[in-house]
Amino acid sequence: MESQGFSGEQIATQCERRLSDCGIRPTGQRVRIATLLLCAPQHLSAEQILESLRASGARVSKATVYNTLNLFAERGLIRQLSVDGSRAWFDSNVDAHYHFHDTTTGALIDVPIPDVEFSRLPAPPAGTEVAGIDIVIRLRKKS
Amino acid sequence: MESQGFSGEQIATQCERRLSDCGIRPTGQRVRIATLLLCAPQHLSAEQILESLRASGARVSKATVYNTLNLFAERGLIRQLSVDGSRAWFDSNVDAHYHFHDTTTGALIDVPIPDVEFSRLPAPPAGTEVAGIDIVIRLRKKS
DNA sequence: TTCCTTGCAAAACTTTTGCATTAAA
DNA sequence: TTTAATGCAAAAGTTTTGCAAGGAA
Repeated sequence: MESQGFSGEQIATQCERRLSDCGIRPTGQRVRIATLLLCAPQHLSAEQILESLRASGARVSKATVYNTLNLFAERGLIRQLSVDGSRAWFDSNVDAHYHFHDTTTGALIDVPIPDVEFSRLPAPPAGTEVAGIDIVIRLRKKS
Repeated sequence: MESQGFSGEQIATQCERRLSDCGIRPTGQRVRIATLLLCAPQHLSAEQILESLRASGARVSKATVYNTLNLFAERGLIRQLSVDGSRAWFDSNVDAHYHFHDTTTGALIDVPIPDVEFSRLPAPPAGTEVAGIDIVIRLRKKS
């Protein structure tokens, strides 16, 4: 769960700073959730986060996980994805990018922006402008 | 709810034939749901379909609506969309196409295939192939 | 103290399932 | 008659909410 030689404690401190920068009070639970989610680009469900935190001994409620994820998403710290109807996925990579969705395994894989190029896009309807483009490339096992 | 001068009854008959062609027994409820959904390209939720049928006097259960929509989707008669996390939308247009999603009104608008052109796409990961591409262009009110 | 956050339980919502009843072939 | 579809209620899964208790400033 660590990266580039930083200790878990140092990552937690970095996360605290990121929360503060977003105007979010860095409470214990929020820092735990942020540390889990922001340590690397990844896609997690609320349930996975809850389980992971409890497995590591933390006392967290479902309500707090959802409240926190919604707060983070609102402040642009994470992104909520709708790739299958079953549940929400929270993406710690908020840079613009697209996704592969492996329909066999359920896995989500980031597709960097430069890997997709449009030579034509429709004009938005009158009175509207484009707020963003979501692309999901569905994958199946090669036959 | 009618189009091109066809009566409701004629449309229902056409729908019956389409169901039979897909190997689906054209029961009363199924024909009603198909008639509602297939009379024009549109995006409806299960709840909207249930309400609409009941408003027109039909006796239908929630279970049947869901079972029927899942059956139709499985047989390729309609397509299930995941555009917001809140619920599933059922699209009666099964030809390949993309979507505008108006985040202000919640409306879904079809984007025909020729309106989008790629000059670059990522190669699918080894062992997989592309099963389909979903694009949602999010719209907001022009500022 | 005052305000915000948390946990718990319950509620709200969407979707699925079990089972007795009904309709279709 | 035989099989499959329907309705109802209940269950299951995800997400939200109300409220009392706890923590931060």
